[in-house]
Amino acid sequence: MTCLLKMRAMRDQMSVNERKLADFILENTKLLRDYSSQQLADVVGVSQSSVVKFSQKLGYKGYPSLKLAVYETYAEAARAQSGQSEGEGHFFRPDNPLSQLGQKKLEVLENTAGINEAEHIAAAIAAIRGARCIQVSACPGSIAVAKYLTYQLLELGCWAVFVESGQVQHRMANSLREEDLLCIICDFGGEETLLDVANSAREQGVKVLSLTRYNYNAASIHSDIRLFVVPADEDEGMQKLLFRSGQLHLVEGLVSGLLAQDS
Amino acid sequence: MTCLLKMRAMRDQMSVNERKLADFILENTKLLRDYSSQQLADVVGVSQSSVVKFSQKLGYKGYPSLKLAVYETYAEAARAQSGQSEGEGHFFRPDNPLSQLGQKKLEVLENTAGINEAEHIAAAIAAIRGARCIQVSACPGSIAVAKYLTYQLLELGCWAVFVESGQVQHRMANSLREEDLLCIICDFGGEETLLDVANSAREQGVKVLSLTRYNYNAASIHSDIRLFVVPADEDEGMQKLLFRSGQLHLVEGLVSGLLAQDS
DNA sequence: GCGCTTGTGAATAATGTATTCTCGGAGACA
DNA sequence: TGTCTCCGAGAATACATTATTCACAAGCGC
Repeated sequence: MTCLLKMRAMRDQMSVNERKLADFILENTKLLRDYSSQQLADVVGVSQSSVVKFSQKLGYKGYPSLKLAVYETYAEAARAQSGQSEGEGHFFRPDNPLSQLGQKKLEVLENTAGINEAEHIAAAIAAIRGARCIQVSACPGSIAVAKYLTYQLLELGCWAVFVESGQVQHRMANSLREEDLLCIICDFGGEETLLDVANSAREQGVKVLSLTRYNYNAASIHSDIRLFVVPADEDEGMQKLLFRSGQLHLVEGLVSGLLAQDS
Repeated sequence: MTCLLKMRAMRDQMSVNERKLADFILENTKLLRDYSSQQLADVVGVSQSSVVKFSQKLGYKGYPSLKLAVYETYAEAARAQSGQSEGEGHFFRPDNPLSQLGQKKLEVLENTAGINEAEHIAAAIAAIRGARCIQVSACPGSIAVAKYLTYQLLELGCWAVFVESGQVQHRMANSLREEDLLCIICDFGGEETLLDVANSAREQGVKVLSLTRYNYNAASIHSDIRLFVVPADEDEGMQKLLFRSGQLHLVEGLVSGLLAQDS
């Protein structure tokens, strides 16, 4: 707070140029983010050195300090707005294993929601709806998720098939056509087969939708539409479990989108 | 969010120096404020250019951009924490369908966590671990969940089988023994077959674990261990979807319990 | 071993920031 | 009015930080 406040307080005792600067910053606080001292000087119509001197007069070491201070003001304001609301609000009952799990899942779901753009979800939904046949393939760790997705798609009237064997995967992928969709689901490792399948599918002009680990996942770069899950920071078993939760969240997101379209 | 998240997500795919940088930043986020690229480099023990390259690899124009992004993360996190001090705190970004879905799921998960006693969860886990063979049966709406559960159990080394057909379900159930477990999963209707199966299984002294709708569900009263999901208040399609989310949460709870036992 | 990619840091170019210095106008005073 | 002084302003410049280039070394497939 102090920072912008100070400016307003000292406004009367400032020289012309200083006031111009103060006013501009107060008016366009967030613009400051992308301005260097020179740019700010140009916009306001003063010299770069005046900007620096202004910063120093307000008690900062230089322009960057002022900039940061203005930023902190923002953060602080937001935090203040928050009030108390500490205590995590959700999942009281720490004795209950479902609550503990829920807490961890919550983080994963938030991250998953944060990392996937709405338009990509929409694209995935459109691709599913537009596909004649859908082949679902998964790495070993994601087979359960693949099965889940496949059955849900069937329930929605999509021609979806999940193939477990690598050989049959190839065979099937070869019979895919342009109107079809390949959906690959992958978490940690074991994706070599998937890559081959994805590549040969793409060569035939088949669309590929991937549901993989963020970010640079080998499987994802061979896809047209990429959805991601961010791994949680846990020991191996739990990490995989939570990762599947994230994948399921994506799947549910797709299903709910398809449902919405239907009605 | 995205910024620190990205780092965590990409951690595995980073080189040694990059990981050192990522870890340091994640650990000492706020220290970054006063560090120039050179200082950060010195502290972490890499060259200044590596810091810059690291920033660029994460998608920023340069080190200052990264710094600002980290700052913004802070502000956003603070704002997120605030919420409306209600359950609204999470999943800001109302434009994102995954966030909307997440918000609804959150409620279901909380309810699910609230309604199931820890001891019942523990009992279910013990029953699964103690069983020689596990038959999974489901009503039509919960087949996907049943498949998911079954595969997870297989991954954990349990002899689990999911049977879809009613006739085969009976046949299988008849060959269950006292040491075995029947797990029935059910949501809305279509549970007649399940009841028969559960009854005949119990007559043979087989334990029955149910995962049904709260509260007075026909299937649950024929069970030894009862786990519940509370339906959400939504239109039909969404309600079923969310119900499955709750079921999956129970499944995950069981799996994480089994995992914990193993290690 | 040979070429290739990849990650690293030293050197350096480019950009951004702080300081110095000079200029010109406003006021004080003879 | 002349001129002295003070003060704010900007040009020039010194300094710092950041970005890029380049060269080298380790790992890897052939």
